Amino acid sequence: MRERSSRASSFTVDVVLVTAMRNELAVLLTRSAGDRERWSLPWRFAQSGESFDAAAAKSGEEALGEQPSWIEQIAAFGDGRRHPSDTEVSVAFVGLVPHETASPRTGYTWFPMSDLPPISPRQRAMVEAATRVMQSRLDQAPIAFRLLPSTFTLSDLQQMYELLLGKRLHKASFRRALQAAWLVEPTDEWRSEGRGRPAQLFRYSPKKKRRLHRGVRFDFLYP
Amino acid sequence: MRERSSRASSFTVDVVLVTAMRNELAVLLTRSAGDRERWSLPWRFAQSGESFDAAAAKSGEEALGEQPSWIEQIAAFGDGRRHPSDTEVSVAFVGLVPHETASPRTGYTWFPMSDLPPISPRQRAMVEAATRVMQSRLDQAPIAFRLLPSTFTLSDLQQMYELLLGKRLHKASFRRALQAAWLVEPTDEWRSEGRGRPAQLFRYSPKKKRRLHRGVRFDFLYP
DNA sequence: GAAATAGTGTCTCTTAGACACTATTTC
DNA sequence: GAAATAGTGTCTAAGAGACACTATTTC
Repeated sequence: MRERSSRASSFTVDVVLVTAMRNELAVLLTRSAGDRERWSLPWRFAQSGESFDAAAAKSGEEALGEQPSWIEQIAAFGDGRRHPSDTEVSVAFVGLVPHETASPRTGYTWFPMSDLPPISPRQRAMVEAATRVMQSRLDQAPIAFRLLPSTFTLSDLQQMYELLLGKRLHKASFRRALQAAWLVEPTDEWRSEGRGRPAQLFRYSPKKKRRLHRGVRFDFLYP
Repeated sequence: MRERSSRASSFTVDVVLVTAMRNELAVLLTRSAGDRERWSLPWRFAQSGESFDAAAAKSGEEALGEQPSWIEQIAAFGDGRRHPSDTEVSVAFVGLVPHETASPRTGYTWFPMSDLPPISPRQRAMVEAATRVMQSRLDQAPIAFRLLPSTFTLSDLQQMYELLLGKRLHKASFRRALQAAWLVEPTDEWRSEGRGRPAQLFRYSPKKKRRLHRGVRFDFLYP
């Protein structure tokens, strides 16, 4: 039987914590342990006996004081690209955080995804892979909902989808599709945002077995 | 600087090689190195300086004499589940092979996915994750085409999609959608399959920039 | 009142699926 | 001819997007 005690391993678990700030996605970085001038994703050495998911969740909690609302493994990164740990392998996770509850602990800072400071090449690849994972899961998992607080307006939700998809959506169509999917229910609260008519608040509350008889889709181009 | 020479690592690269045999998916297994009574996915110890993809492709080539037509990382598996190597971590890949060219080397055997012999729990999890990855990528990557030989009939293609989706598709709709996607082109060959009218052979040949303005999809159910 | 935002009704055009048909082979 | 498979034309119903409208707020 192998040793299962808790010792440092030769690989790391990294987490790409993502939130939405002012109509753009942001990533949480901290000062790199090795070189305090450089920034880094939160990461830790894997401990034997601890699952990757647990390690990633722990990193998230350490950075934010609470666990991300959604977490998923991206991939293992083991090419020769540099990483602050100097290990050869890192397992990367993406974690989503609603911005309202996302107050980073000291030493952690949100950076807009379009304007990150220099980070190690391996972690740069993780951030890029994280955005691809989020986009590809967008219609299969409640990504947008996990970036929003527990109650939100339909305009909030639509803006989040527009941000994640990178394109404008049609308001009436968006609401029709949402209604057909039985994913949200109205609360009896309304939010007034300064000017304009107040909007009703909704909560994520997936109700029905989706019927889900769509045809085939050929949404690819590359060999 | 770390050592980058080629030495055995403390983790493995495993590959779930998949093909389609007689209307069901099949996985390639070999006798386990440790216990010749048990079966196992092809795997190898990771070598420093060699990328995961290269290691997985090499495993595939070793088993089949040629590289899989499509390969993608599934995930790193690092829970406590048992693996023939007794390492704590394995990086799993899924590789697709057209059945016509898939003649396994000695010691390797195709098993129908619905009736696998006992394999280690970690590798069992890899096989299950592989099917999920294939299904979720089905409309974003040419999964079905990579399981078919270089030329195929439209009925072949539809049957492959039906197998991967686990449901019947409408013939006319399928062909209309395929035509709109500009993914195949006809050859001047026809195949007679015994009784019935011969079918024209097509080849995968993605042509156009997809226009790709679909609306939002809420195809999920779980929180 | 104007401006801004929320929310809805209706039209049209596209498309998925149903149905039915024609076409070409083996038996 | 019957049976089997390939391939297509047409109708219909559902859905996406455009457009225009109503509703409710702040200024």
